[in-house]
Amino acid sequence: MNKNDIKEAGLKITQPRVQILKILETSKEKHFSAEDLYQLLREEDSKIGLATIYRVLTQFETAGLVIRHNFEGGQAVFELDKGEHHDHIVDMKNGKIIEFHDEIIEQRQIEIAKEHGYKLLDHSLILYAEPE
Amino acid sequence: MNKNDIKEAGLKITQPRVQILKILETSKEKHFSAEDLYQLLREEDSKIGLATIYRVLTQFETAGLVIRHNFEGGQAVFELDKGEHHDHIVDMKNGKIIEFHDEIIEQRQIEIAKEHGYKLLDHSLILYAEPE
DNA sequence: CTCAGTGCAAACTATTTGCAGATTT
DNA sequence: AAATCTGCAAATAGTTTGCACTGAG
Repeated sequence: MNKNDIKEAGLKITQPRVQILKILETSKEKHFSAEDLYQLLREEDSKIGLATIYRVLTQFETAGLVIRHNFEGGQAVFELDKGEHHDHIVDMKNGKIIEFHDEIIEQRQIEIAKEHGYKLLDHSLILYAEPE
Repeated sequence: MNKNDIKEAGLKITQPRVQILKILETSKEKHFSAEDLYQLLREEDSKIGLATIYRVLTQFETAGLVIRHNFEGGQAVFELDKGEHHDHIVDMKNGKIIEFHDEIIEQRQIEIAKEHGYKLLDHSLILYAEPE
């Protein structure tokens, strides 16, 4: 459960961290900007500062609990790292985000890096699309 | 030649625009941040302001002369749009940027979008890698 | 009790914008 | 001359940091 994740990250179990993690884990939405979280927490109750949210998210990212994405449009977007790697389709019409995973592309990326004399460390693939 | 490109974009042929376009066309490097261009222009001679560079790059982007990339690390990176689409490998060791194009991945992306009921508008694929 | 964590305000970075004067056509 | 463009400084947006206080262990 979530409190353990925080502890294993070497962080104290504080209210802001627990609350942020809970939202990330239990919301139907999966992708949040720092501002999104700030609003949600505000609606609930807590007066957690935006700075704290950024600090906590960065710590979570370092701990591997969370992944940071840089989609178009300024704000970074965070999601829980469930270990199952995936890429994203960004619905330009509704702003929705769809996750997908494709082995063909994954493999091809590794090969391409190798063909150029490189070892693939990470990648970012974002499809910008609109409903058909 | 470059001046024509500017005119066709519906823009006046001004010194800043010509100089910026020349750098983009003639440097061995192909990827520049606004700040990079600012420094290069500064070294040459001109006292073109950073704001102008941003304005010109945005206009060039709108005109389809230039492509803007959001790699990791804050600054947007611009490159001339030569019409030949490609993606990028970012060498995390030396900061070098390698271009590649892979039809397998290109096709797969279209299919994936379609499988999810979408029409692919654009995409961003960046491989972060280190020399083997 | 101690040290990590937090809120708030101030600082920063990348980029954009308003405006008066300079350029292009 | 008319309209567009530019430089500069000020404004924004997103994120980070310093510091005195709070709270977890």
